[in-house]
Amino acid sequence: MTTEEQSTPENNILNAAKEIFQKKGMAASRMQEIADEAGINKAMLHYYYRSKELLFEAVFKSAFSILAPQLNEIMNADTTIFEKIRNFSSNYISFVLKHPYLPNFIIQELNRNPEFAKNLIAEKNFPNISKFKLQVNEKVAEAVIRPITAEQLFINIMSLNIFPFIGAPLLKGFLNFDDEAYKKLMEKRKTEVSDFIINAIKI
Amino acid sequence: MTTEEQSTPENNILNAAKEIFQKKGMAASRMQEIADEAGINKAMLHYYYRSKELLFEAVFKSAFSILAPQLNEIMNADTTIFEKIRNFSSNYISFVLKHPYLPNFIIQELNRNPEFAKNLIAEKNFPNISKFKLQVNEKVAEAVIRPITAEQLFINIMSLNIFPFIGAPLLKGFLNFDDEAYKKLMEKRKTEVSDFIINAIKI
DNA sequence: ACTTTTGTTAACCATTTGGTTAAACTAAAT
DNA sequence: ATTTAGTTTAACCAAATGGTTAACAAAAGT
Repeated sequence: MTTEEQSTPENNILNAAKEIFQKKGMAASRMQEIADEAGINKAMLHYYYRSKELLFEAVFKSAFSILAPQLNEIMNADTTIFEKIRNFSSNYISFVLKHPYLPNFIIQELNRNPEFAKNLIAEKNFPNISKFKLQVNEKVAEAVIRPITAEQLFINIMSLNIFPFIGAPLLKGFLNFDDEAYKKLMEKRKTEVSDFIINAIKI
Repeated sequence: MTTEEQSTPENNILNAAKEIFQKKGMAASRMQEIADEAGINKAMLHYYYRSKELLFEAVFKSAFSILAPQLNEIMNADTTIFEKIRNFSSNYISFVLKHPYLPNFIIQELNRNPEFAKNLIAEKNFPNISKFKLQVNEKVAEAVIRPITAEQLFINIMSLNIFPFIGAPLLKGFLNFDDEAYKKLMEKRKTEVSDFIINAIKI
């Protein structure tokens, strides 16, 4: 039983707002455009979500709540670091190929409004990397992997997985790749990224 | 003799516009705010740069033209791949610590308007990685480094260097780091990133 | 049946925003 | 001294935009 999405007006609006906000960002999005996308009157937006700000917050939280549990689950699973790296890379890339605007949206809006981050941390289900930290330290101590702090390794994993999507237009330019070629490259990364990371740390 | 920046009205405006545009992005920036920042009347903006769009383009090109030659120079220098990786990582991180809003700005606006990328590629001084490609293929053939395409390696280098800045608010949240602690982490990365990459590819 | 609550719409409103204009000011050229 | 070209300003304008309102329709209580 997957979490079915009901077709309530709230959901229709939220989906339309996601579409627009994630593509254009808060500032460039127009309430009218969201209303059109949802196939309703502009006043309805204000009826269900009082203001642009509130509608935006709903979209942002919804977006984040898709991403966060996934991260959390992988990082706290009962698996080795190597498996975590493999699972994360493979899952994340698949996930983003389905939600292409999401990472950029989150990063962009978090940069625009850093206090957002603080609110999110307080939330339940906020990704927690303490288990991962313990594992890394342990394996470093056992000399299974090269000395590295868990934080640096975590940043590296995130960078290698997320940036290729966020920086796609830039990278496509540098590499002189069209959409098709770039997508193929991303597919390959599902395994290549984890190989790269594991090679970097394994002794 | 460093390229001195003269205090012409055009330059004052451009600097003010950089400040605002890079911090807030095109859509969220207001002409009035830029005028205030430049200490002039709003009409002056339109006198020197006819429209918001044109002023924005000037800012964007200016921003890109700071970043591009640096990339280009490193990638086409007469150095080994390992030196290129070391130079790029060290230089880039130093550079961004000085221009903190720049990478996010470029990425954000390139995502908003992918045609921009096409315009840029046509420009002289657009980073060219053909030399780097040859080097990578050669070293793979010589079995000095593990098999990897130059494109994937390039993406990895870019990701590991750029993402930690763009994703800073997110990563700070995950790691529960304050600005101070995060900056220290970035400093360490100047060398750690290249070690990581080189470990990943060196046989 | 009727009253109340909830949902929906079109018209409207105030403010913001990018952009214009015409007049005033400045300083060099004639 | 007067013209002329460039520079600067205040006032103005039209369009866009987030948000409201009042009237209406449909359910839901009673």
